[in-house]
Amino acid sequence: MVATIKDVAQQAGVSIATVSRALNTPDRVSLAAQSAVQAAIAALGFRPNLIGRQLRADKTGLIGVMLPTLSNPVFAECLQGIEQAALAANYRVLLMTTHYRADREQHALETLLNQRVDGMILTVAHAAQHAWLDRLEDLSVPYMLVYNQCDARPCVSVDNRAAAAQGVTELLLRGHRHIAMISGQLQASDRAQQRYQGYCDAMRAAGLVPGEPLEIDFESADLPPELVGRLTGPDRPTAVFCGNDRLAILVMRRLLARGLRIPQDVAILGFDGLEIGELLAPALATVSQPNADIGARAMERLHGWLDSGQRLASLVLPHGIRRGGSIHA
Amino acid sequence: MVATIKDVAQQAGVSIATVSRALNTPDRVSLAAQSAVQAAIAALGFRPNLIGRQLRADKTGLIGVMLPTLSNPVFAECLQGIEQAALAANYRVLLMTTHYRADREQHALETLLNQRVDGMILTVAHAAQHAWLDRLEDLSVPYMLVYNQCDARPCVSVDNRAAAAQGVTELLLRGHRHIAMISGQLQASDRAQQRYQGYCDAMRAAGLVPGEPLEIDFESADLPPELVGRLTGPDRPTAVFCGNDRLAILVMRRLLARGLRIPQDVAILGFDGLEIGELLAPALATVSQPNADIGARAMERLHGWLDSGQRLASLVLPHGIRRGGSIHA
DNA sequence: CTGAAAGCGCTAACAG
DNA sequence: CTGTTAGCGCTTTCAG
Repeated sequence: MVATIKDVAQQAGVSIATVSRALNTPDRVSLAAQSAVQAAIAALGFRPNLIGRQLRADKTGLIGVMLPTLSNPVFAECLQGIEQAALAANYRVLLMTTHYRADREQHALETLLNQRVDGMILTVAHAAQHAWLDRLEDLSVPYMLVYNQCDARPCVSVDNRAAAAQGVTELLLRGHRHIAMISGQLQASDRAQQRYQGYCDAMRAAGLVPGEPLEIDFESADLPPELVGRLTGPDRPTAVFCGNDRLAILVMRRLLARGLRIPQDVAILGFDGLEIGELLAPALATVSQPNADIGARAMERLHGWLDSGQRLASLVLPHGIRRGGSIHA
Repeated sequence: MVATIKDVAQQAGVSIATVSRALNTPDRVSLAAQSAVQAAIAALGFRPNLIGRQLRADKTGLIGVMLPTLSNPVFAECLQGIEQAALAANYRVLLMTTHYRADREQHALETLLNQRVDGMILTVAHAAQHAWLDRLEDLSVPYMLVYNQCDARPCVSVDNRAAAAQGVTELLLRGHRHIAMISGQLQASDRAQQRYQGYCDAMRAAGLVPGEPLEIDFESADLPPELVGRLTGPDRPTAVFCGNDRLAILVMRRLLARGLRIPQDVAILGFDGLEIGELLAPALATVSQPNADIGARAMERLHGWLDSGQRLASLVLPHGIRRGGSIHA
C-alpha cells in the first residue's frame, strides 16, 4: 500500500542504502542519485516510517508528559509551554492525565516506558517518596518534574513554601488574624503540603496559631456544605487562603452566593496566577506562577539532559503576588 | 541494558516465540512455561518494547490530536475528553498545536503521518477545502474533525450557524437593534464564518441589516484601540455577539474599564460555554457547546471506525443557551 | 504445546 | 560515491 524505502530504491534504480543516505546525509550522495531519489519519493508519495527508524535507533523523539488534569488551566498552560519548547527541540509529545490517582500514575508511567519515550515531564503526587521515580533513575530515563518541588529530584517549580508564606503575609499586613487555609487533599499533593507549611510559617511569625487545613477534593465541582458552614458560621475566618485558584474561585462563588461581601466580610487569596482570575469580580488576588514558563523551561532542561547525558539540577522560578479586589477594597 | 524478549527466553529456558505467546495468548502456553516466563520477566524487569510490536503489527495504538491552542480552555476541555475516551479504548494521544497557522497545520499532519498514528482527531482552519484532508482520505487514514462542521467530512460539532442565530435572537428578543459581531479572523476558521452566517440569518429574519464582522486575531491578548473606539464611540452598538468566549471576556474587560455598564449600556453574548464565564461579573451569557463531549464522542467514533473499518458519519451535538447577567439585568 | 525462521522499515558498518 | 548485509524487538507462520 504505502511506499517504503524499498519501493523508492527500486523506482529510482538505486539501493535502499542510497535512499537512506539521500534522506539523512544528502551530502554523501551524488547529485544524480539525489535527484533520482527525490523524483521517486515524489512519484510514490513516500514518507519515512518513523517506527522503523525508532526501532533501529533506539530513540523515539517522544517526550512523555503526565499531568493531573487539563480541566485546571494551570496544567493546560504548562502543557502549552511544553509543547512549544518540544516543537523547537524537535520532539513530539505523548500525553497522559492522572486525575490525581495513584493507579493512573502507575499505568501512565508504565505505558510511557513501554512506548520508549526519550524522556518525561511529570507532575506526581509525592515527589520525595515515589517508587516509580526511583525506577526511572535506575533505568536512567531522563525526566523533569513540574510543580513538584523536592531536593532529591530534578524539578521546575516556584518555591511553594516561601511563596505561600509571602501571600499569607499580605493578608496579615491587612490586619487579618483569623485566616483559614483551604486545600486539595494534602495526601494527593506535596505542593499542597508545602503551601500549607508556608501558611503556618507566616502565621507563626505573626504570633498566631495556624489552623488545620480544610481539605477538599481537587476535582470537586463545588464546596461541601460542611465547609461552607465553617466559612459562613459565627466563628468564620476573616480571610481564606486557597491552595489553588480553582478552589479560590469555587469559594468566591459560594460565599458571594451566601451574601458575604468580598473582601469586606471575607478576603480571598488564591495560588496559581490564572489569567482568568483578573476578570472576576472582585479580581482574584493570588500568588502567581509562570505556568507556561514552567513547562517550557522543563522541556528545555530535559532537552539539555538528553543532548548531553548530564542530569541537570532543579530550577526554582520566581513567583509573584497579584493583589486584587478579593483582598482589598 | 534493558531486557528484551530474547533475554527473557534465555532466562526462562524457552524460545522467544513462547515468551511472545505467554504475553499475548497465555492460554496457548503450558502452565510450566507460563510461570517460568513470568518469573524471568520479574527477575529481569522486562517490559515489552512497543516499538518492535508496532513495527511488526503496522499499528501503533497512537491517536494524533491536532488543535489550535490549549490557551483557550475550549480546546483543553475537548482534549481532556479525547484523552479520557482514548484511555478507555486503549489508545495513546500524540498532541500537536497549530496556533491557527497553516504552516504548523502542515507540519503537524506530516509528523503524525510519519509517526504512523492509527487515526487522527483534528481541528483545521477550513474543513471544506483542505488538501491534506484529501490526502488523508486517499491514504484512508481514519480521522475525525472536532469543531469544524462540513458536510463532506466526518465531524463532531454543534450546528454553528443555527446556534449562533439562536443566540443572536436572544439579543433581538431583548429589543436590541444595533448588534455588532466580533470574531477571530474569518479566514482562519470556518466555524467563525458559520457563526457569522448565523448572526446574519437572525438579523435578516428580524428585518435588520447585519453589520460587517469586526475581526481580531484569535490569540491576541487585548482588543486593538481602533475596535475599542468603535464599541465605545457615538455610533456604538447596544449589543455585541462574540465569536467565542475568550473574545467576549476580553471585550467585557475592556468595556467595563471604559466605564460602560453591562448590560445596561451594552449587552455581551459569547460562544463556547466556558464554565469560568459563569463566575464573571456580570456572568457571561453564551451559546454553549459540550466541549469535553465533543472530544470524547469524536474519539469513540474514531475507535468505531478503527475497529470496523467503516467510516462513520458526522455527529451534531446539541448546543445550549446560557442566559446571564451580561445580556439581562 | 513448542521452536526455528522470516520479516516489519529503517540505518550503519563494511566492502568495493 | 554506492551496494550488500546484519540487525533493532517483536509476532506469526510453519513444522514438528
